[in-house]
Amino acid sequence: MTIDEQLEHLKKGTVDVIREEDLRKKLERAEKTGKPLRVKLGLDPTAPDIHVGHTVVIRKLKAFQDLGHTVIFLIGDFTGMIGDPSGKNVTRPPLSREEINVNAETYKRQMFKLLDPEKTELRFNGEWMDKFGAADFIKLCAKTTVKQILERDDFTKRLNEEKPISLHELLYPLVQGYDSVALNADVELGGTDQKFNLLMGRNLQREYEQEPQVIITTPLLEGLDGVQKMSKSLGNYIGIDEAPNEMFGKVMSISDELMWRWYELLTDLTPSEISNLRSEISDGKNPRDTKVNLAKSIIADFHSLEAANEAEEEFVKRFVQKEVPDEIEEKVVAAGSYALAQLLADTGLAASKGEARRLIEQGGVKINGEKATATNAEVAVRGDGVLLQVGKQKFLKLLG
RNA sequence: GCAUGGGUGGUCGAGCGGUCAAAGGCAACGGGCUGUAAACCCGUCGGAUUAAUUUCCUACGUAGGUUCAAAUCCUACCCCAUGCACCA
Repeated sequence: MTIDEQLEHLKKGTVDVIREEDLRKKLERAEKTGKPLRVKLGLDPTAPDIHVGHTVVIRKLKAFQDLGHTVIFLIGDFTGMIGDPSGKNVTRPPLSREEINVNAETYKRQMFKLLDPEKTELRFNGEWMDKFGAADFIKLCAKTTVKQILERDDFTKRLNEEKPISLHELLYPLVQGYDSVALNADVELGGTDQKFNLLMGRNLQREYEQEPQVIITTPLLEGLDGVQKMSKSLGNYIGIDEAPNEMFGKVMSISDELMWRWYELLTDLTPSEISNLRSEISDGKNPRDTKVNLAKSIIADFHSLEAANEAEEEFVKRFVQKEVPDEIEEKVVAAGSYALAQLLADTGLAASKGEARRLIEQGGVKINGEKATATNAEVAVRGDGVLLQVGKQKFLKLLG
């Protein structure tokens, strides 16, 4: 690839590249000297489960890796004690060393579904921050001003709204920025919400007489609801450890509009390939099939192509042809007659008897495929078993 | 420490002596429509109990108290936020 092509490729799907000229220079130099760029991505160890939204930026990291650059995956074990003050949260319980280690392992495993472990440098900022003395810290603080830190949008906002800001929160950008100094980073990636922190790294590098890093931000992926960013706390996410069938179902449930966004950010299709897909649909193709391909592509990334195909088959059987799933959880109980509501509550299909009754009243319960009609129905469990179904997706087989 | 405001169900947020299991939003769940789309529509949404919205229990920071009756009033305590503590 020529430098121009590389730039184009790296820019795809990003929001900011600051500055593009610097990136070009760095790429040119790397090519000339054969010395790869050091590309950093930092992650907070407080939320160890990576979801599909995080992979947008990880894919970008991979793009650098594929071009032969050194990818540095930084786990902010030290910064984790602060917790990025991303908005509302006030206190975060500090993580213990063990928890951080466990989370780091989880991260590693998940990240390496996408990245090549051989070519990835895994670092912790505790490596240098733990040795940082109070004097060093004060020197670091001296590199910026209160005004500069308060420029950060969410600080300004909270200040205006008279919401509390703890002093240590103000230090977060500083420490993150210093990581770039410690690692001598050429490029740092992050979501758009990280822009301020990334820029701080640039400034600090200058202060410590390093060549400032280029920063690249990627959009925050909208979650399943299509409105809010994907996040664990909102529950609108797909975890990359999830089973293929679940991933498939979740992808299929997103809106058609959102599908395009996901195509853009979660696949390697070029913009023109995507617009071809769009025109196929205007010509009458069922968008569902296009969505199926998206689902398969995502599953193939995190599992395998076979898994993707199996998930599709299962999906077709279960929802298009409305068959009962192949594998159903089974439970053995004593043969006999049971009150349906009690049974649902006991087996966990309903949270309580009250809920079980409601479900029955609303027509959400089936016994051997027959809709249950009476809240006080009795179910006979014998050797050959009874199939209980609640809603569209919950099945349980009871064996006598 | 002082002053002021505040702590309500999964969450946000109303209520400020009875009609409060507590408005409304969101989330969740069931049904309908469909492409398991999304959007939309209908319904449910503390637990147990009943033929029944029948009755009972638990819940509005914690502990007591006043009252026939308290999320609502009083007292103490805990927690949170904001402001003040400057001219010495």
